[in-house]
Amino acid sequence: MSRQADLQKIKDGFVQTQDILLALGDENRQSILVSLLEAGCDGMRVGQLTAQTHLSRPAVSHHLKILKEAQLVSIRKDGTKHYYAVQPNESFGIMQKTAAIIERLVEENEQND
Amino acid sequence: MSRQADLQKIKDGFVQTQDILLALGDENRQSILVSLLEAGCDGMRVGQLTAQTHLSRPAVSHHLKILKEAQLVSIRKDGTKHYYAVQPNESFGIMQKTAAIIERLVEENEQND
DNA sequence: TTCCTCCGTTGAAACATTTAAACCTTTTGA
DNA sequence: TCAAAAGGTTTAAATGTTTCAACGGAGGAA
Repeated sequence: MSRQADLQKIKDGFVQTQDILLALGDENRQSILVSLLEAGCDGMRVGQLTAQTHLSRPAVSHHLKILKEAQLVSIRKDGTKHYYAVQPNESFGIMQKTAAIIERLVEENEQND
Repeated sequence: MSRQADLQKIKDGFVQTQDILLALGDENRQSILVSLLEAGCDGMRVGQLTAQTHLSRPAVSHHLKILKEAQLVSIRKDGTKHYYAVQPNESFGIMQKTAAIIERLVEENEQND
């Protein structure tokens, strides 16, 4: 792959992963995501997450909204109960590829010194 | 690898990559990084970056500081001239592995439904 | 219906980030 | 030595983010 094509892939990758980079750059949202991964496909409710983290209910709700907008979590509603779970998201794959290209490009830069 | 070990790896990965997730979650810093990758090992100066982005010089300087603190860029000084370049950073590798584990875990969750 | 539970939303306050103008430091070269 | 050039730093304003308290709405149970 040409250097120019690599750079374009990185640019595209950045655009496509910006939401999840932003969402995952926050410690509270990382904690919530780990809790949700532990819970598995059944998901967790806001009240449970409030108990596990040191956050208030509205704060948990706020962070879940951001994770939801980044399409990292999904909701399943059962009556008044809302179960949140981690959602498959192709951005994780793009993130891996983008990081790999950057890694390779930086190494190539170093060698061509 | 056990599920428990996977979760621990994700937690550790999050802690180790938080700085770069935060740094890369910003559009301006993404632009700067791409410009620096284009420039290669020679690096670029603040003035050149100011011309390429739509940012002011202090703003570029500010974002470079954040990228520097995340150990994504390095400086080489030649007189009063400061050349910034992208630096090899093992966090990219950790980011890839963490994303891969999350991907796999989410898929496993879906299947065990 | 009436009460209760579970959550989302709104509004305001606290806090953090981003930006630009003005200033300061260091180096270069006349 | 003096002026110019390069770029970092400080300050203050604007903006964005995060948080909590209070409210509201929807569903379930009696």
